[in-house]
Amino acid sequence: MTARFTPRLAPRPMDPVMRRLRTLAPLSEDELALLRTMVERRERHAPGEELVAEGYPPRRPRFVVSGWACRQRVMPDGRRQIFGFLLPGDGLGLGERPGPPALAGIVALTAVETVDAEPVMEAVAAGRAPGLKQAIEQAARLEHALLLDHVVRLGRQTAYERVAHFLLELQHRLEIAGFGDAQRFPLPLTQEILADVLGLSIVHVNRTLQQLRRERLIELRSGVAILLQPDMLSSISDYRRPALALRKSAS
Amino acid sequence: MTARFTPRLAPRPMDPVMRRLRTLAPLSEDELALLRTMVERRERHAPGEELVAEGYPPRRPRFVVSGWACRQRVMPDGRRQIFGFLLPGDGLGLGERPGPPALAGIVALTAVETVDAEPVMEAVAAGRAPGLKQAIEQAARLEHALLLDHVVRLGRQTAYERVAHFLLELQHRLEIAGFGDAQRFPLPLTQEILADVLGLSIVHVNRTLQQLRRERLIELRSGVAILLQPDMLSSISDYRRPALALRKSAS
DNA sequence: CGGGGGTTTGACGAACGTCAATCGGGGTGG
DNA sequence: CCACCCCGATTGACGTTCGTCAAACCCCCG
Repeated sequence: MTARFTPRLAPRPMDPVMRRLRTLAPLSEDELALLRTMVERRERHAPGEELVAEGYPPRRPRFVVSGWACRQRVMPDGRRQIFGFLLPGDGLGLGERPGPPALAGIVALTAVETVDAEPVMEAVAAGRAPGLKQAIEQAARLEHALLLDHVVRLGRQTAYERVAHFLLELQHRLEIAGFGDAQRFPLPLTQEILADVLGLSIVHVNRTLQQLRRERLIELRSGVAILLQPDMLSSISDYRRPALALRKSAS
Repeated sequence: MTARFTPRLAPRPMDPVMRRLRTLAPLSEDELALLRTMVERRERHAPGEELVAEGYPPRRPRFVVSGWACRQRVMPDGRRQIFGFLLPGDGLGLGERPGPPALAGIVALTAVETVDAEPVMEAVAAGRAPGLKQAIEQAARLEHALLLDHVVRLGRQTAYERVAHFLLELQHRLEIAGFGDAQRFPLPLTQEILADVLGLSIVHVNRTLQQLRRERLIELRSGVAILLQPDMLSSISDYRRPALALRKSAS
């Protein structure tokens, strides 16, 4: 919305994708060039729009280039559980090729832009993009690691620990995608959404956030989170970066 | 321990594996024969033994042929979260081939017997076992579905609902593997283990089980669970069989 | 006859949810 | 430019679920 006369100053749309994939595996110049071309087939999604409906075969594979989405399931009585977030740079539907019915819905939480990832998947399938192949495998592995962390949070951590742990996870992922720094990052979520990720009520999320603020561990202002004492938060919540979990897999 | 003079009456060790894989994909006679040969390289694990240590590259791929194990993580202060169970017929380490560090430990809960699954993985890799390839893909998919169910249980269900939901899941999985029937199945778990799966305290698991018994929904006696009113349990816990989640994937 | 692991029970407290009211800020139509 | 409005954040009061501590119990085995 500010880039009308400054296209060069606007962050290039594929940057988050490239940044993220490069942390997962080394990419060749050709592979980076391929990623840059994908900026073409872009698609816009309004907040609340369902990118993938639970129980239906997913759309073609895509990358999120801006905005936030989530994987979720809604119970018949309206209770909702969010499994995790899709941030800029993340892929969706990259796993299974033709696509069996989705196990969870994917919903845009903010305005979201995605690009078609089909060219990448073709190049990978044709053996023309070994770096991308490895990066996508690593991404799948990382997603699984995040899901396991989530289970521990929900099953064995208090509200206080859950919030701290979750904020650290977001900070880490967003920094990789090129948003924010070691302490500060965008957080465009309502407390209702936080509640549905963390398995808490809205009111209790609110109170827990207040406690963290009162103790000068975090600050929250208009969509921006600041971790005032990241290491304190880590020790409170037993947070560890998933980086160590990565390793070369099959060549 | 009873089969000393009646080897033919003892259940054949590979039965659970074959039963389960056949519900995931049609298998050829050759594939079934291959599975039967694996009965050779069997391995025994005592209760408490760590089949895979968290953070270390996993052993070679295996199938569980008898006994129960679990995937788990232990926090530094001793809190434990169990991610799910490995029942007879289930595989472990079938996904990634050389094997990056395991994201969770795998521990035997009872005496466990496993067989080496390497021959199967070789046949699959060589393109000689399309049915097994598909079955193993489906197994991975099913494991993911179970993990998502688990997240919903922990994040959005009450203790009462969690226990009901979990018992139904076990009944279903065990019946597929050839144990128990539509109402009755072996349950060789202490309440401490149940607590660590369900994200509850031992005491509260106990009270919840009592409530279910008092209401004549279940019975528990010496390692056997009986679901007296399975459909009541389903409606209480919003349980749905994951069967529908399955579909043909890439050919 | 003891022991030991697992189960059950009671009493109590802390964590978390629910209900309902209020507050606050940004957007929008006049 | 301003008043209004609406969604989300905040707060208080209260109830429930669930955890903790500690003791008793039970059963199988040695």
